[in-house]
Amino acid sequence: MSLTHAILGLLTITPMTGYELKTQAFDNSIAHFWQADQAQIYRALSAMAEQGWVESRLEIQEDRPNRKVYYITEAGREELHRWLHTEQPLPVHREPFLVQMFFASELDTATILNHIARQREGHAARLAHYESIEISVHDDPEIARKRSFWRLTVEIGVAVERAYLEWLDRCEAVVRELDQLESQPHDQATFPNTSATD
Amino acid sequence: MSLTHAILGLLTITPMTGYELKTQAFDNSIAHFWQADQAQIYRALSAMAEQGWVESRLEIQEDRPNRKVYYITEAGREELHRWLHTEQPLPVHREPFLVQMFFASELDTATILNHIARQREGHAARLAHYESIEISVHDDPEIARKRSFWRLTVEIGVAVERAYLEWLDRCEAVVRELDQLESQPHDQATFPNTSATD
DNA sequence: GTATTATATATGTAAAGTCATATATTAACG
DNA sequence: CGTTAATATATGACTTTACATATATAATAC
Repeated sequence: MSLTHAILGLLTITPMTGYELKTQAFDNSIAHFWQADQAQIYRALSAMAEQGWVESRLEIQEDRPNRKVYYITEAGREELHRWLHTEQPLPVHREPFLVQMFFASELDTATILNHIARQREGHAARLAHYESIEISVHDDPEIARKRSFWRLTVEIGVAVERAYLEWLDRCEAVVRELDQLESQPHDQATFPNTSATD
Repeated sequence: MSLTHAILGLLTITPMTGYELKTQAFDNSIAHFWQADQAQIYRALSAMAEQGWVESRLEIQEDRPNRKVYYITEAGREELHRWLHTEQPLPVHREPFLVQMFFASELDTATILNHIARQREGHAARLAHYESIEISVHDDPEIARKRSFWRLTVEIGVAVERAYLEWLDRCEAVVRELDQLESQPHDQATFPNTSATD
């Protein structure tokens, strides 16, 4: 399971609590390629501790709730490396909005344009977020190497979001064009069409 | 649930069996934005029949196993339209390979390059598949309208795959560059760097 | 002749992900 | 002064997805 291995990887950077994994790592650093909810993270940590891949130390705090800081173990590092060497399948893609677009002929123009506008907002926000991530260069070649890979993962996020924004613009244009065609008399479409196959 | 609504939509095109939904619709027409396995489709159809959104008629065949053809009902159409009007969240993205890239500093160059090459093959195959989908124009304006939307869903698939291929090329270049830097003496990286923030 | 592929439906089970809620304390907001 | 947000962990219940397997027949491949 990649969630487990994402956590193992994150704990190689620094020991963390479940809360920090959620708020700092999953919701920020790696949100563009792996999302996990809080319940999942805590349960994964428990399972990983049972496996011996992580260990936790309870840090007592007076003013705030106690922290359970998780550390990766040697067995955890081994498992991470084993997994990093395995070949991973392409991501499965399930996008409800594309289901809607596929059947959008059932909808009126205004509704479709509204859906497109909402998606546009979401993708624009994602793009802005990815573009705001600045991964500075570093003198230490090991740290620099690490950051090169981090930067690459952000770059694909940016590229995909840009592709979506361009495509959504095109969607809008196509929908407006279809709308105009409909308001014209239908018999305008009867000129011969040689490229039609059926 | 979008799977249910994808099926409802597909059944508006033509009545189908679970087998046809799987082999023709999910594995071909809409594979680039919604994947479902056979077990899921059959169980969804059962649930939808109980809901009254679809009805089935058993077609007896002598030479082949009997077919259970599903038809969308009026209630199913209503549910489809209700759902088509709802706003859908952006797709969640979980990509195991990007987890590997994020932690790829733990891997040797050869392994990373191999992973990149495998992903490249997969994305190239997807792109080739999407580009092979030809949605011809049509005289009937209603059919033409439908196909415009189908075409749009293919276009985003093509755009995303192209973005991935470009990015994978860039990944390869970056990895090779890092590899060359490592084989050089480390003290070459000690010249002052004013853009580093930490 | 035997094995595999295609057609066709179905269930058992497990893994993964989502949603709601519980607990407990402090800080900030209006 | 009361409510909300932030910090911090945890569980119950459910939905969704994945994987394996069972059944049955015909056609095709080797």
